[in-house]
Amino acid sequence: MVPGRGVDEVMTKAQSHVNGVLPGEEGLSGKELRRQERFLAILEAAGEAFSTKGYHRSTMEDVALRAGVAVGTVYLYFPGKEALFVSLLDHLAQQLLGAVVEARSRVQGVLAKLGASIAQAVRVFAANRSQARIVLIEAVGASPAIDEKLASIHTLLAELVERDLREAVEEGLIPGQDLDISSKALVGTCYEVILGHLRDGRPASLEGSVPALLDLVFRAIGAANRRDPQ
Amino acid sequence: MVPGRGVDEVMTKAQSHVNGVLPGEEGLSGKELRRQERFLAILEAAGEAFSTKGYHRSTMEDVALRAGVAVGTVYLYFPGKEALFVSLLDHLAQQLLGAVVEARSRVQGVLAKLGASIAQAVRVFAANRSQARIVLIEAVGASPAIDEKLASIHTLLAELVERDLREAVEEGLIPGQDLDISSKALVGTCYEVILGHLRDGRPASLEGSVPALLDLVFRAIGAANRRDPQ
Amino acid sequence: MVPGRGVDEVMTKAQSHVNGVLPGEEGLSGKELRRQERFLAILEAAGEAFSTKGYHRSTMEDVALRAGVAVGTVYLYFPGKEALFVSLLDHLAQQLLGAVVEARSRVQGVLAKLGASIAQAVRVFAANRSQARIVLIEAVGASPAIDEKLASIHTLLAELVERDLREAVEEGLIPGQDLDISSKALVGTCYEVILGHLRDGRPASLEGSVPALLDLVFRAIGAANRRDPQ
Amino acid sequence: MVPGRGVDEVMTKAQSHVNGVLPGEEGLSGKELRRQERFLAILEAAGEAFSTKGYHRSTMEDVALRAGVAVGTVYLYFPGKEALFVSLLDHLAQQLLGAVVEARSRVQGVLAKLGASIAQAVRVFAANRSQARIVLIEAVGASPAIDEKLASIHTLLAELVERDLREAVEEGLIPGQDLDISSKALVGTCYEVILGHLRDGRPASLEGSVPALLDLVFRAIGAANRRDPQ
DNA sequence: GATGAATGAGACTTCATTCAT
DNA sequence: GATGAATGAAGTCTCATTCAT
Repeated sequence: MVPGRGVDEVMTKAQSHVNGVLPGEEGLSGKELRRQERFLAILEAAGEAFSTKGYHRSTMEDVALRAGVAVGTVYLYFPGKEALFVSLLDHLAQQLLGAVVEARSRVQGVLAKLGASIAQAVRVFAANRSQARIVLIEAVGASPAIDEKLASIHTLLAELVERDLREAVEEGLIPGQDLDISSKALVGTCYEVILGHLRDGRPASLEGSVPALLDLVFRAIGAANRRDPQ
Repeated sequence: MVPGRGVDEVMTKAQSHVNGVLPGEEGLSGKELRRQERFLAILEAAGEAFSTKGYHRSTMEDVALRAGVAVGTVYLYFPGKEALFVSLLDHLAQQLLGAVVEARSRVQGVLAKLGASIAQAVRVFAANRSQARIVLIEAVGASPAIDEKLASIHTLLAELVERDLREAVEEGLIPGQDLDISSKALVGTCYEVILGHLRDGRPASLEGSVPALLDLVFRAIGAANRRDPQ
Repeated sequence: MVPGRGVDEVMTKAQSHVNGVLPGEEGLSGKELRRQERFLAILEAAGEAFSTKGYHRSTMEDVALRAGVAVGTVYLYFPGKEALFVSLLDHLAQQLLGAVVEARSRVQGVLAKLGASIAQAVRVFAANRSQARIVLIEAVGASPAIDEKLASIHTLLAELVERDLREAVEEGLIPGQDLDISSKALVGTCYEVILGHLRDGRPASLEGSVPALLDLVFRAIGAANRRDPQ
Repeated sequence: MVPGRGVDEVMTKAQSHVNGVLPGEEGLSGKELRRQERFLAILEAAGEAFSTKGYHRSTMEDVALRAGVAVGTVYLYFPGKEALFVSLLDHLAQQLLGAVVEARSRVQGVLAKLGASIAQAVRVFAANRSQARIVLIEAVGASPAIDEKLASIHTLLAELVERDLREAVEEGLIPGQDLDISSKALVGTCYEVILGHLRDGRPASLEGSVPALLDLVFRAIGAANRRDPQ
């Protein structure tokens, strides 16, 4: 049995399916390269704007100015404001998943991988408050389409956690439990901890909370001892 | 020592201080009664509108129509759209706190009270999806002022949980732990579970999840056995 | 020949015709007296409001509050905001004319009466900046009906001046001239001098300007010497 | 000594400083030219609307329709309705000053220049009743910001007159006098004469009044004989 | 007569999106 | 492809006026 395979396959798949906005980076002609750059510049500009002023209070001109392009140009890359935000969410979800996959690959054992995932997710958001704001605050309730995207990200994360948990149960590492509840609890816990961090504005404090967070999480799912989960 | 006293005092205070929008219900003259009724009608209309179409997609006309009054009338009761939403949040927070206080009064022991609080909170939202949508989705990121109000509600809830936890630790019912993290975890867990329920649309399923949710929560905080927590 | 008679007859007529808003003050029953008082209270409140915030920026509620009555009550005394302003202008014109008539009665000779009129008009406005603001600034361009009223006041004043001038010409006190121009010049001169005073905000300076103003005016109409105009 | 220099320097300065809305007309690229045209079209449309319906009764849509553009376009050129009016006043003041400067350049001697200024100012307004309405009626009391602009125009005109008068006094052409009063009297006289013209609606009559007006003005300031003022 | 809550038409302004250059 | 001027629909809020109490 290859511990952790299940999740990682899904994540890799998830990562590449997202929506084709990032068509890989090899073999680009000059033109495609320029397009790629602009695409990312606009996406980042949108990230800045949305995280600073919020989705509804940001205008397409805000985004264009930050990206150093004209308003019309934004529409050459994205069909509209809503789609731009959806793409931005995709982009951020990608980055998050990428970092998590990488973190998982460095440890062995389902529970270690789960812990690494959680720790990494928290760290990513701790390191980038704008991203956190966008995903946790600005995207929520912004529009039906955006909500849907956000829900799909939440669902994806919960499913990944659930998969790890299922594997852990199968391996006898944790007791049987309502996996749906447990996975949501883990996601929601991370959500709220990061949110608290965003609100207080205490700078690096989140990093320090990671051990306590992991302790709590492992206790919650019934893992004997997180310090030696393997 | 009177278990649970600390929290309940705070909650009652919180409840009554909120912001004076509901000046009590006894001894109202005809006019004051009419005003009270209209106030609530508009608040409920706002609840309907905001939960259905979202804050930014609802117009003051939507609210007025649902309340059966003219647009100008809404402005006789609330200074503006944002203030209307803030009042609505206050109102909903009040209701939630009231239900929780009541539920707590029916059981003995800190952990039982904590469990009753969580169960009740989840049930309130399960019974009223609109309220849940407003508080958990539509209010998030709606505007700086609304965000602030929402944050104050989150903080209040987390503090209440933290107070129970502290008491439980002091009484030796649960081991020492990072109470900040634990309280946030509990709030976030409820948040995500309710959110999942909102998204799926499975009607009464949330009720059924309460036992599993409580099991998980008590495990997370290290309570020996939730069925007999004292 | 009775110098000055012509004008004074007209003024007295003008005063009583204005528009019947002040139905005399003798023989009022208690009810009529109360009505009279409220009428004046509202008129004065309107004067305060309009001179402070301007016609368009004053609301009927502003007026009602200052008058110490309810909004609806204002409508019991005046058919609407515009009519209220028109009545206010009438009222102020009345006061001005009354003061002028009184000043004229104290001197002999057309030119002396003309000089006394001008001096008195300037003094009235100097003493009451609000009145000046209303007549010279806030009423201008406020609405077609108000404009018309204002024009009628201007015309009345110009006609009165013209009548004095005509008499002076007939009496050989001043040379023949375009009386229409001369009378307008006199009115406009007063207008601008008072306006300058309103703008600068120099308190009592206007009083001091009266002699220079009269000198200029008498020079303008060709009177030999204002100090001994007869 | 170069008679009239003082005033003309000031006027030219005043003219060019006004507020940069008309950035000169030479060397415009196609785009700048188009912008300039639109700017003027909107300004003229505003002039039409404001002079016809008054400031408060004109809507931005009125202005846009008359200019043949969309409402939003107006906001590309002016930050708001009030600023639009202020710009319009600037524009009209510019035109007036330009015409006056030109008229002054055609005669020699302070008093001749003063007379030419007055005559030209009256003629400009006589030829363009809309402009006159805007400056003399609609702008008055329209809003604090507009009032301020209007006051600055009044002050500018009075100062220019005062400068001429001072020069005339220095040259011994007129006797010493209260120059502040005299200059205001001249401005006010013109004001009222033009206003009377606006109200009667007698078409070309104003032109005919100019000689009588000048006679009066020169008499007022004590100039020996206006037909040969030098 | 007096009140003031209710009305609803209407204004200003914003901003996502389009399209001629 | 890129630009950014132009568009115009839509939203919030104000306030003169009415009318039930």
